[in-house]
Amino acid sequence: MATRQNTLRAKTNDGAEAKRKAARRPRAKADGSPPIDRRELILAVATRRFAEYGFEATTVRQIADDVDILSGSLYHHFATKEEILEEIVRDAILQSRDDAQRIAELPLDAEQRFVALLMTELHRLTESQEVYAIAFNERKFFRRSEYFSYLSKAKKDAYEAWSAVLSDGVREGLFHPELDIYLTISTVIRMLNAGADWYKNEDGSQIDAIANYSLDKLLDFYLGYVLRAIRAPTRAGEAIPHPTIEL
Amino acid sequence: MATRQNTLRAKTNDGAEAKRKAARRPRAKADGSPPIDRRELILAVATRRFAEYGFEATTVRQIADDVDILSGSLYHHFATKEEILEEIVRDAILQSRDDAQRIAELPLDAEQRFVALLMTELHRLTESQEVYAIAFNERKFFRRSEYFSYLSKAKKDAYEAWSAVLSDGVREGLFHPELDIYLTISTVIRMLNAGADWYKNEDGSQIDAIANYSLDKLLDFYLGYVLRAIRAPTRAGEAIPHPTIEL
DNA sequence: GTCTATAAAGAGATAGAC
DNA sequence: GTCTATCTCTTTATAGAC
Repeated sequence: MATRQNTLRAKTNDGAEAKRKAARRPRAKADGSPPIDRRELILAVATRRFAEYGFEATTVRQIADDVDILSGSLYHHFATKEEILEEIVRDAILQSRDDAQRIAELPLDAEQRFVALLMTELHRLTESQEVYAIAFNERKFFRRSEYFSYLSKAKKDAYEAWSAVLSDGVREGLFHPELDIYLTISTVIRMLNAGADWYKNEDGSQIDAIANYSLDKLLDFYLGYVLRAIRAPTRAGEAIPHPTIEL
Repeated sequence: MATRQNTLRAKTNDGAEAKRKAARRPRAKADGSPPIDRRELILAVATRRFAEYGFEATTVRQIADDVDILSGSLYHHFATKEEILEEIVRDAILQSRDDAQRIAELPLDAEQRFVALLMTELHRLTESQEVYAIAFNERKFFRRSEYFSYLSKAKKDAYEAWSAVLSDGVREGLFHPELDIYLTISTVIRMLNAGADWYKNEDGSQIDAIANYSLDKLLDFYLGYVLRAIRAPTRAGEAIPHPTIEL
């Protein structure tokens, strides 16, 4: 495995984007058959496996079994197991970064932008929870691999956007003057990931008290939780907004 | 792999506790040589590996290399790779449960007990961060394995203790009357795990803003964060306690 | 696009000499 | 308690027939 990882590390990722575009576009089908091609199916089952068992613990055979082909046939669609992983998480991570950067630039006050960041992130997280869980759980793997470094970079850029919004809020007097921005963001991001994980996988744990939660209720919970924690003391009494998730 | 897992699943864990006691007690050494025996060394390097790369991604050969013996020799000390994992996380998980149950019974008001729970957990987490990170990251693995079910059970018991304290707080009027206990606990537990991970592994991420945080500051941060979120609205103005971690 | 067949390496684990 | 040697199975990945 070490050998193969080194090979990957040496690989460059330049020009990969163009190649991907061509490879991923589902061929226009003239007939009325479902648009899900083989490649998409493989990605779907791999996503489930990676989310549940982790990338390294999942074997290509398991993936192949799930789509009822032999493991060797997978390599007609993907060059390596790593490429499957990349295909799964790439768009989600880049999109999440784009969201954050776009929202950070909106002509709104810092708290409104922060609420928008939180809403959007939670929306994406629950919409594609498995994908984001993989992106989160394999973060150390990405960090070790040069091939995946652009994903770590994208995550960093998203962090910078969140950071700018929080800084603005402190400057504007909306947030606590001694707010620890770094701790706040890392805490919130991980809280949302964990929350979405729990939301989508309900009874994964042995804990019994499983009530019925709507996504809006989850949003309310986190919003109240976070805003009460970061607002300036003078604003302690202000109401917590209750937006509904609807992008 | 599936084969081996099935074998494990079939195994029972009864009477293992007594066996462990004998096996783990470091032999009394008459000479003045360091008390760290081979077995402890193996556990130490395995802990580092499991925390960094995950249990399944770590090979017994890597562990053996780290202690400069051959992989086969590991099996003089441990019957299986799983046994190494168990040895690493068992005491921490059981101790954490014992802590929680003991604190939940203390003759203090609910907020004081909650603060104690939080302090103690954070203390343990930072003291043995790698161990707790493994326990947390491999939770799905534990849940799938009958052999490890007693660990999932212990975690559930700890949850019940936290839950009792929060319920008391709601009943006593100290905490928000509509506090969602389940969400709060799972959020706080994961937040602490993530925080301790970050605290011990500082620049694991690409994010640059690494200041110097003391453990007490970290505790302050989380305590303020959580208490502001869960306290009854009428208590919004009350000061956040600033205990120092010193068990 | 999938199959058969297989290579090449690595995995966890064991037996017995020392 | 470690080594030598090895077993057995699994892993990722490839080559070429269909």
